[in-house]
Amino acid sequence: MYAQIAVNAPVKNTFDYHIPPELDGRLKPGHLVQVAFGTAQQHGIVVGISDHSDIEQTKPVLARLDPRPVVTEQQIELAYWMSERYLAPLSACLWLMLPPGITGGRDIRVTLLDEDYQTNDELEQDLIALLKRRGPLVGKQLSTAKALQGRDWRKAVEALAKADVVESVRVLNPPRVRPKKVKTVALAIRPDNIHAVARHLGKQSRRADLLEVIAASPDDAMLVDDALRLSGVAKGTLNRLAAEGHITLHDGKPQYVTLKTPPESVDEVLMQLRDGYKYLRILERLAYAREPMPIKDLYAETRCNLSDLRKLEDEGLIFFSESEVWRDSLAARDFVPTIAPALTPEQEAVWSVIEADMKWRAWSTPPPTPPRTQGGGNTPP
DNA sequence: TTCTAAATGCTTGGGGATAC
DNA sequence: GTATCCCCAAGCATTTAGAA
Repeated sequence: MYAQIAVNAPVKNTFDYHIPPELDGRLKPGHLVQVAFGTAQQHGIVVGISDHSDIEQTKPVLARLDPRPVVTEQQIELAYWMSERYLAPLSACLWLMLPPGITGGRDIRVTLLDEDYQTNDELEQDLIALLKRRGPLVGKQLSTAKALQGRDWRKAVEALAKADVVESVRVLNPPRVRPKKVKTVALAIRPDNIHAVARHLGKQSRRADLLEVIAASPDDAMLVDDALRLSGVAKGTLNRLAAEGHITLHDGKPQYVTLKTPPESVDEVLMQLRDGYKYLRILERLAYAREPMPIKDLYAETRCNLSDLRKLEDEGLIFFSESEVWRDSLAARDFVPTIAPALTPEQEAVWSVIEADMKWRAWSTPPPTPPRTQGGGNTPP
């Protein structure tokens, strides 16, 4: 199978490339591909698939750069029309429809072949040492490398390539554009479990630990020693909890403690002591959202911050993810159709001539149809 | 297409407040 | 007195918009 490809170069024609086995059945019109073009590599857009080519020796398509077509068949058709109508190269018409960053530009990749090569040139020595240390590097990396300190490394590469010390290959950079993604956060537990975990939300509180132990006691009264042992807190914490009116201490030996807070209010008191309402609000908001929520929106609505969310993540209550967002710069705009202003008599006279001519051309000239590859294809230069 | 400035978000560290 | 938490500012990286 063969692909007709419009390469990203100022040339008029499309070129035939054969489709290698690994891409067989995976290429269709609109796909962005990488191909060999002349002595370098180039980006191209598949504009047609055919089972034959008039070219005797075709080069292979090197790679499919995006699984999704970057232009539709309608856009390809429009590009053909533009190319014919305005006598412009097809590739130029096609590339008008793509964002600038969809291709990453060209560069060279320099690979060290002979590690033991000796040279008196200081720049060449530095370049070899850099490649030995960091492995193959592209031109952009060489330009920013501190070891080369902004010196003209290209001459050194050229000289070393002639001596077969390094290999310099022209490569294409990956696309600079990529989908815009936002960080999102979602509930990791069932919404009806939120209130079961709510009492443990927030920071550490020994008073809360003690109150929880006393509230969990199957008996009305609990031995003070047992409460302190099970909660691991000191007597001072017990006294403070009593002074705040949450528990009652009974004199006597052994000493007993009973719950003063109504059982139905224990959760509320625990959350107060642990300062957990902030976290409860976050979980409730995420439960209401039902799906991953942009982290920025959650910040704004609950006044939380990243450390709050990380805490909930550590406890397995929420999880972070990413969502792709689509931008529509015209979404918030309201376009009201307007009526064209009336022409002056002079403008009217000129327009009537132009309009008549346009109608005559439309009637007498068949609309341009997408041309076949010139002469059935040609060989890439 | 490239450069620049502004906006935004994240991390880090310091200092103060609070709980124990 | 100590540990922990929270807030804030600074620094840095990234993104975005606009100008040339």
